[in-house]
Amino acid sequence: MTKLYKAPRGTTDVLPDDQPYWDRVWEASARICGLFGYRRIETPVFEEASLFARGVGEVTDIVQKEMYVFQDRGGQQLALRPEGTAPVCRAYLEHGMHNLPQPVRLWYWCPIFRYDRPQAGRYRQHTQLGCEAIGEADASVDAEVIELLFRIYEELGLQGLTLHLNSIGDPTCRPRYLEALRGYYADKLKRLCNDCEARYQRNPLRLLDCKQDRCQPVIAGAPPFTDYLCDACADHFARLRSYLEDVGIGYLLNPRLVRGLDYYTRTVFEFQPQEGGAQSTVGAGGRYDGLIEELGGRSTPGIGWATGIERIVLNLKRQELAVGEPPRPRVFVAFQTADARSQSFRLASDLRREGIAAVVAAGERSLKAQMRHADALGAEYAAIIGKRELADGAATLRRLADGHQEMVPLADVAGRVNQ
RNA sequence: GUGGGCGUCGCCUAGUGGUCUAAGGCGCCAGGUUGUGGCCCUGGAGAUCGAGGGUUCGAAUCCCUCCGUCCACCCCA
Repeated sequence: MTKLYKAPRGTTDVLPDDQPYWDRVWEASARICGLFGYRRIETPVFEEASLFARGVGEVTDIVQKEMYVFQDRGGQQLALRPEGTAPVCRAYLEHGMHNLPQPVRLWYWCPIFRYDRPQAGRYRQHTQLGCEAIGEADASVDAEVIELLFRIYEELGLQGLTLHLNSIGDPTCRPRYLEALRGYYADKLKRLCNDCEARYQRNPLRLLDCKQDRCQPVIAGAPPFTDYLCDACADHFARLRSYLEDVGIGYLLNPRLVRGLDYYTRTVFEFQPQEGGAQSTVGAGGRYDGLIEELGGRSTPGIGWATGIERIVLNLKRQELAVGEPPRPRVFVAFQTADARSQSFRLASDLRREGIAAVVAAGERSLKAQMRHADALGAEYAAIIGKRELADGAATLRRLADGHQEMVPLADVAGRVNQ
């Protein structure tokens, strides 16, 4: 016996029983994105690898250890999309979208690939819904995209999400802050965990969200970025908060919120559920005013977010939120003898053409077995064709809920079902 | 990539060195007479106990390696 294949590590099958959850998230997303004037874009599953190295940042974990990189037969270095923003910005540039009214409002729903260690709610192939508003720096756009994501969660009925908000400045003020942060940490290095010693050199912002107990007291005393923002960034942040208050969206100022992608400037935010472990951030995003330029375009501001569909579905299930009923046939067509077979096959076909979901018995099974099957599928009616029906050009239509049944001419079955 | 928990039929679970050529429930399939479901009854298929190696007279049960999964990190949605 040969080995059974399994889905590769970190990948998952979305089975029919799960589809109602996915349908619901898709429906809410598409509708509300449309409501906010966002239009859907699809980009390829793979891109030139260097797009991500340039866009996301050469030294980020995503690029250094999580990208699926491969060479195609023509020798090109390609990468399976590890995040959604850089490709959308590439498309913005490639298709001259700066000629459209700004900002350009886009949303997407696509698979994302990261070679990570899998956990619940974390997959090597997962699906992200995201939006990008490109071409306008005003804080109202920051508030708009946050509200958009908030409304999607609200529509889905997700409870207990907290919006964490922070500003990590821009090239004017960030160096000043990093200097202050390094200064603060300089005499505390021996109290830190090993990771943080490395962070101090490489990526001091990351010192702020270390999870180690021993680092917490040091973090607690660290200067908050908001005290070091330049006037323009401080003003932007204040206006964003004011807009959020205008539309009734509560938030938690979290001076320790930093993001792992290099392109973020000013606004960063995350939606975190109350429970569900440390890997549970369900949606996150921020402003990336330098990204388009980094990718070779003119200086163009942008902001966006991404949210993990698998994590949303996980939370929907955790909250036992009801989703739509799974689809079931209205009519199950059963037959008694082999000579009634083609008649029942035709009846099922006719019913479907009338828009009635119909399934016909397959194989050689007793009528009893067929009826069991009809019940198991949750059909509303069983249409039975036996000798008598065959002779009369009719079918016995049985309502499964109460067992009421009568013989109906074949031509009238659809009408009777729809009554 | 690091550390830890777990891994028995499709699903849930019993069994922790011999009575296990592995038990039960759900689900699946078939019957309960002669054209019919749901309840009930009966029967059946389905697991070499994640894989490989070792210890032992003997292993699902102990050890090692690998794989998978879950948790905490790294990092991220």
